[in-house]
Amino acid sequence: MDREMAIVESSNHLGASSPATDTQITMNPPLINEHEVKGTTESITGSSGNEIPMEAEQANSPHIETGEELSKSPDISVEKEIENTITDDNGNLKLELPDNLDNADFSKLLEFDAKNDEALFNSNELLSQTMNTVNEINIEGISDDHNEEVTPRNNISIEAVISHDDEKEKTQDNSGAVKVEEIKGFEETGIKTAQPTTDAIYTEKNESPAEEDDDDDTPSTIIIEKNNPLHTRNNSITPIMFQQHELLTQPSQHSVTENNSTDAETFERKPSEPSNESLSLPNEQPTIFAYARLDFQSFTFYVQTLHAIIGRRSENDFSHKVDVNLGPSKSISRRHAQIFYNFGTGRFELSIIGKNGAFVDDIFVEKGNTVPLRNRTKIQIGQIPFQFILPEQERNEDSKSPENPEVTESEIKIKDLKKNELKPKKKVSTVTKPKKPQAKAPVKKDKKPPKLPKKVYTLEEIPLEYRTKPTISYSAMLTTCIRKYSTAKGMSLSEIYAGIRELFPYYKYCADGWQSSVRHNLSLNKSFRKVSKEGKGWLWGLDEEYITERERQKKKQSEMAIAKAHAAQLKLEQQQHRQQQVPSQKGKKDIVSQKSPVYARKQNISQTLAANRAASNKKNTASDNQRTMKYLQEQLVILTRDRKGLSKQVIAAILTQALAMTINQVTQAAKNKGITGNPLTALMDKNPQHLNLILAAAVNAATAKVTKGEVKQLVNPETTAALAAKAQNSKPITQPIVQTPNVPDRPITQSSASASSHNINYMHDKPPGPFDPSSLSRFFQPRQNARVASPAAAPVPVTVAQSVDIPPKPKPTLNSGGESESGSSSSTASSSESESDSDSGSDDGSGSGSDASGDGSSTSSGSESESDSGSEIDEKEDKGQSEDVKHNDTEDDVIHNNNGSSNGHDTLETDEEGHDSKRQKIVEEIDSVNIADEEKIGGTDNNINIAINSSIK
DNA sequence: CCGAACTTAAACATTT
DNA sequence: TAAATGTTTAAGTTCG
Repeated sequence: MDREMAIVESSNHLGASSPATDTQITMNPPLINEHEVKGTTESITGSSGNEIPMEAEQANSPHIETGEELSKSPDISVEKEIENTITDDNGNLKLELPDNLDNADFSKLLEFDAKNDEALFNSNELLSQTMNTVNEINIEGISDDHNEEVTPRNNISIEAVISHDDEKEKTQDNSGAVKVEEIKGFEETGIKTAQPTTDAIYTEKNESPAEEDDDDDTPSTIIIEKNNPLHTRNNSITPIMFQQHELLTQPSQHSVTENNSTDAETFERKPSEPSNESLSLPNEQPTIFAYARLDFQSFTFYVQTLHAIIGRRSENDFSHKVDVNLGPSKSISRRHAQIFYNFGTGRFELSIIGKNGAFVDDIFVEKGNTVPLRNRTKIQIGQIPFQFILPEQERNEDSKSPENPEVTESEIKIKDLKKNELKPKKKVSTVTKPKKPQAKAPVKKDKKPPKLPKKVYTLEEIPLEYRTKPTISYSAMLTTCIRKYSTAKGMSLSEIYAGIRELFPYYKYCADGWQSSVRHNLSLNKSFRKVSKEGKGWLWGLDEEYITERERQKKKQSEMAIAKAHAAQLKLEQQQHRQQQVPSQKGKKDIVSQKSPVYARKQNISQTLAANRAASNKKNTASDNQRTMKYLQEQLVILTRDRKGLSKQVIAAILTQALAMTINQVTQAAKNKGITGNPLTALMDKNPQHLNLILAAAVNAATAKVTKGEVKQLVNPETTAALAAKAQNSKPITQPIVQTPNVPDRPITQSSASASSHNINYMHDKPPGPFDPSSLSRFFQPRQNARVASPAAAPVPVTVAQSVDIPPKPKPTLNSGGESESGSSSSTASSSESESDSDSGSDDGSGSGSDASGDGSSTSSGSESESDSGSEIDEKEDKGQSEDVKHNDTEDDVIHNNNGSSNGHDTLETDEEGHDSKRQKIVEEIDSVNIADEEKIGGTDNNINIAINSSIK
């Protein structure tokens, strides 16, 4: 346990990553990718010497290390790494590599990890033994403080910085300053690793530690991965993996692969190591993820972190962390040199901290100097020579894909087999940590390493932020993933997995099983389609049309929901206002106030309305409705002449809501009273003043609602009264207004219609201008005919009766509505039914989930078809809106312009049609609102109703 | 309480 | 043959 823990911790603060890293040693050139950075962070593989110090000064050493290391250029990077990966406080470790390596290709590595955890650990142990110092520090810091996984990234970063302070004196100063300057000079030689300029990169990283996964880079990386599994990571600093064999090839005997190993022990051991090897690791040659490798005569140290300290371990002094223990020679300073990755220069560099300096490529480098490390750079500290080996370069030469460990291996490989075996075993003993890591043994050797069972992360190993499952649905997740990472050809399943892991690191750490859900969604959800076939499987893409449609539906639903909510509030407000404004009705109010009966009525009301609508439709009462609507619009416009600084949009929204409220209330009241016919028309004809009062109240209520209370009263009751008087006289006038049929009112319509965000956006698009009432008239005409305005007399009574009788259930109502509609359907679906239908349709569609039932299909076609013309229209409108809205929508991903392909539905209507459709939509929305209101209308309405009734009567 | 949406499993088929 | 990939079905969960 200890070992494991230690190792893990030491390597990874976060823990999660560590295991992987442990197992696999890949040497990466420091790529800058965020991913890598994240994952990789610096775990210094070797560091693990761990066990020893676990407790102690973790903070110091680790911090220092990281800080120092990175500090120069990398500070940020360090932070990032820390953040991203699982850094620990120490900041050292994070062997997160595996995380990054999501791809199948990487899977090997991962597998290896799992399998070889032991091996790795063993190696670590070896190292630790040899290199106690380093690990100790790390471990200490980790073990003690961290205990667990996550120290907040910030902390880590901070720590790192602090650490610098602590120990840094030496390291930092020298390395830091020197590096930058010197490095530049050396850059050429430096490891180019093809990484992008570090600065930008790491800054980014730093900025978004948490975001690591999300980083934009990832996508590219992922994509790259497709082509080159490893490649993806290349950008980043992810450690490259290579098999230990490779290492073996090199000089000496078995290098101790270990990352962890430290100390003289390592040296000492070497000889022994072989024996260890004999013990053998788990079979294969474990691949080891590492950024670089230090080949000593008797052992090999894998640089698995971005910063490693080379020196003489002081057993007494744990304050000094030593990743690579060069033995007891006094000629070697406890902190003699440090190898770190300079993000600025994109290469590893060596800073000489020890007073005695060192030889680099046979050139003496004094204390305080930093030199770039190239592949094969020879270094001699004291009497100990070793060589710095970059996996990457090796690979790069080949241009190997990341996966091809072989390539890299070719160069590197060689030795290890033995080593691997050796190390792992040892580690095994040490490490027990992973719960399930059992897998071992896979043979990775040459070909395909058998998959290793996925590593099981302990809670501690998982960064806090990645411990909880994202709330996003699979469909949304897949959509996002594909949008972000997919190429024109689509994404393979494995790529999708990788993309998801990148986007949602939770899936890096969680148990398998989600992949099944992913596949399930890809297959069943119509949002996804097979683009082309590649290899074993398909490349998946998005069905933007379907998605767009779905989005619309969702939006619509949400809007409707919002509208309903608003309507409900407005009603309440209205009632209040009315009570206040209409003192005369007080007595009635009291009566009205009885709210008890509300609900029963609601449904009835809705039904009634539906019936009315249907009836109206049937009877061609449109004229009355239109007339009434015109009147209402006109009055509303008049009432709101004084806009009080409110924008068109706001006014439009207010008018829309006010109209809806008025209609609803009046209708409901009429129903309640058993008034047959078209209550609005009747009221308009018989008692316009009263109607105006209602309108005024509705406007104020709507105003308060729309402005969120900023403006509580847009209309002066007195004025209203006056208007009412006029209204009576002017009734005829209304028509004229109405006449202006369509004008490009979209904005208004939209605004009026939904008054929701979409509309708003849309509104913005429009040029500011005087509010055009005509727009309202337009809307109202069509829609109301269908809905609200049930022509006065005729059907009403029946409807009312129905409404009353009909059992209350919203959905049933739908049915009822459908029934009623059956009759009315002819006119426009806009009726309540249409709403209901649309809703249902939307639901289906929204059911993005179409997953299971294949709703998707139904949704797209079905919903539309079912939804009646109205729904179709809505959709169309939605598209239009979607375009408009797009920008605004936070969900860029989700929203798509349907530019390219339009659904049949969409296609049906042309632009103009689209406008019409929009109008209709709006109308529908309004209707929906009305309906909603209707449904919701409760006792409050009664008051109004009473008033209305009285007035009417 | 119901149903839709979504998740999770599992069985099975297909492909490489 | 083993894995990966796809498809389908079913059961469970959540939410409105």
